[in-house]
Amino acid sequence: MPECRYFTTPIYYASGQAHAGHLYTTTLMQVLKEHNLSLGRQVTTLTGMDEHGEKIAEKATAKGVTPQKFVDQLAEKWSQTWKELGLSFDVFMRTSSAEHKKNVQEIFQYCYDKGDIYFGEHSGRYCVDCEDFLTEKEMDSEQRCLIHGRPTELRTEGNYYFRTTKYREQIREAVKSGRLVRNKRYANELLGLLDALDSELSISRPKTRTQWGIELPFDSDHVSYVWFDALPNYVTGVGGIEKARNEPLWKNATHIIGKDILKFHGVFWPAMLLSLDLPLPQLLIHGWLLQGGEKMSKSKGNAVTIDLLRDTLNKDAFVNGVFRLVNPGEDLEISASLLVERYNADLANGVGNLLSRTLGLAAKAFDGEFPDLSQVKDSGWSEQEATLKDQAEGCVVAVSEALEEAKTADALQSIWRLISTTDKYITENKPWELVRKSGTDAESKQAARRVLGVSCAVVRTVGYLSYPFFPEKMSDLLASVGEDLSDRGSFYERAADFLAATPGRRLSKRSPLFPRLEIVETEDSTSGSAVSPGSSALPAEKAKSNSPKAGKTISFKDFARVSVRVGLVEKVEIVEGSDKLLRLEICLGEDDNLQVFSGIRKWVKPEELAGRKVLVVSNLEPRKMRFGVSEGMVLSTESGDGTVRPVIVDDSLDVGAELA
RNA sequence: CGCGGGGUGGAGAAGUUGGUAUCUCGUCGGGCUCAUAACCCGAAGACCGCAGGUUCAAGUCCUGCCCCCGCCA
Repeated sequence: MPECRYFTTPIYYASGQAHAGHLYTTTLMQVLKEHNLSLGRQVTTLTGMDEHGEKIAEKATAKGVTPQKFVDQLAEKWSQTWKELGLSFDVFMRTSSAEHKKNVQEIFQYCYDKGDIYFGEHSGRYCVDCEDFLTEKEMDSEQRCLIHGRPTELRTEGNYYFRTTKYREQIREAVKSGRLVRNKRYANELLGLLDALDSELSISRPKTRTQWGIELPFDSDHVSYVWFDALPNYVTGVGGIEKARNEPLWKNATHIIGKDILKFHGVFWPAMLLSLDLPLPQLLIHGWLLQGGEKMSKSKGNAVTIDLLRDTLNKDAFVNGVFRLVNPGEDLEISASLLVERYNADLANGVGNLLSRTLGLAAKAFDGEFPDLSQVKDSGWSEQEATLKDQAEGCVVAVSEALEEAKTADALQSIWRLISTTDKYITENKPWELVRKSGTDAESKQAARRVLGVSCAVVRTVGYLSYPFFPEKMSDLLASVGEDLSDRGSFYERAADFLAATPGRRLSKRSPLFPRLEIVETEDSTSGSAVSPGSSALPAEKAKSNSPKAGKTISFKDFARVSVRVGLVEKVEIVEGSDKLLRLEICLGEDDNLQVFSGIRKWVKPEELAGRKVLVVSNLEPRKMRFGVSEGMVLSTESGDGTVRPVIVDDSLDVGAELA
């Protein structure tokens, strides 16, 4: 029975679009999966969707569909995205699935029976977006949520709580022993979080607040809180708690998470597992992708969506860049130019070019046959060749060891270093001269065979070693040097067998494996943000390059995506410290207010707007500005002389009415 | 305030138990011509955030200060 491994990503919250951070986590899982497959292990991977909670229900209502329908659509969209990116999983977990509901209910009951769940009352200021009560620190002077800018409401409710602190010491021990977290930096951080733990986790919501959750088995008036519902998905993935107890897969579980959710995976989840008498998994914690020093996230409006990444860059450039520049755990500041630069250096000029030059020469000299090294094995290796062979063999060990620890950067760097050495070897040994002379000179032919044979052998090794990162391209590469890829479990073994090339194997000449990329200048007219010289930032979502030019038509579909609604301007303020901006509060209906910053102060007096009805683009991506978040855009006209006037509509129109 | 991370040539990063500051990209000069304007060689460029201290010797240890990022969705 081969060894097995179980890798998971967090299940992603079903409220938005996938962005580069999600892609990073998910791709990391994929790389580790391929690495383990290369070792001959069995691997199960899980990702999925976190679909419950008040916020989801609210969004569904806003769209006029049932929550279930809403999340069904999102799940479909996300799976589609992963599919297009060539990522596949053994389990695509959805928290609204029947098997998961059953599992969560069993977990609730188990912990309840054990006495780890109790009932308590709480009252305070509540933010719907956070789905939580806020402390003073988390609100501004007007009791609005600092994160979402949304007014909070006073609530009192009875909830069930989970006794996290009961397991604090046990978790601390697991951290100290290195079992839970390998990375020392995060182990320390986790110890700090454990120390700071001062309250129990609320794990239920009364149905009066929301129905969209899993009903508690011991109280039908309450549903689960999202985290208590989400975390157990990892256990659902192996078939439930009883199955997990005996399932070797669970004992070999690794949760890949971003450092932002360390508290939930490092404190609450281990506590739940201890309550369930299940072994603790290992956490693999990665850092953030940053852009301009900020975490990429939807809420900050600087997310790089996967669509964009796919359009403007290229998956290989992303994978090579993010995994070779830093090992997971560190943060990485990325930009399009950085990723393109790395792609060109490592993939195009590195592997790709090495493959081309090697195949080109070998095809010419040996009629497309893999240069047979067995004929030259004994005929005297130069010291340089011996060194190169050692380096290649050492590289196999280095890569497999590095990936065992998820040190992607170490792995890739050692592969690319091997390529560099090989380029040097080729340059110094001038096989093109040997090939030219080999028609008349047997000795030259033999030398050419040796040089090209060794080069081909390196290419082959590199193909196997970098396969976990670039499976499609490396399948291609290995096929061009005549490898048969059927035995997936032996990739490292084969890579280690440097001279494995058998005589008569065919080489096939091919077009460039990794064509060079040119840096696409992003003409970002809408964004005033300064881009540091020489590094064009990754285009943010709003900078979608193919913005309709004058005279160019847009499809109806494009038009339909824009939601223009009638809004009542409830409040107009001059923004202190800015000479262009007005801050508007616009009502689009009951409980539906937008904060909009508009640069029209020069042409419009606040009193001209207050109380009037205007047209507002209501589904514009929120934009973080110096003075706050702007959530929409007031439609205005601009005349020839540059004067801007907002479009004020007839007072008889209903507030919130959609333009149709 | 507190906690955590960080400040190293133009950019991004390595620097283990203190002993000539390393790598990649970029720039400049040269070589080669098999290859994807590629590849190879060489050069320029760093007061290692600031100020003290320990030491024969500190980017690396100690103290103080400054600045940046994050604190959990």
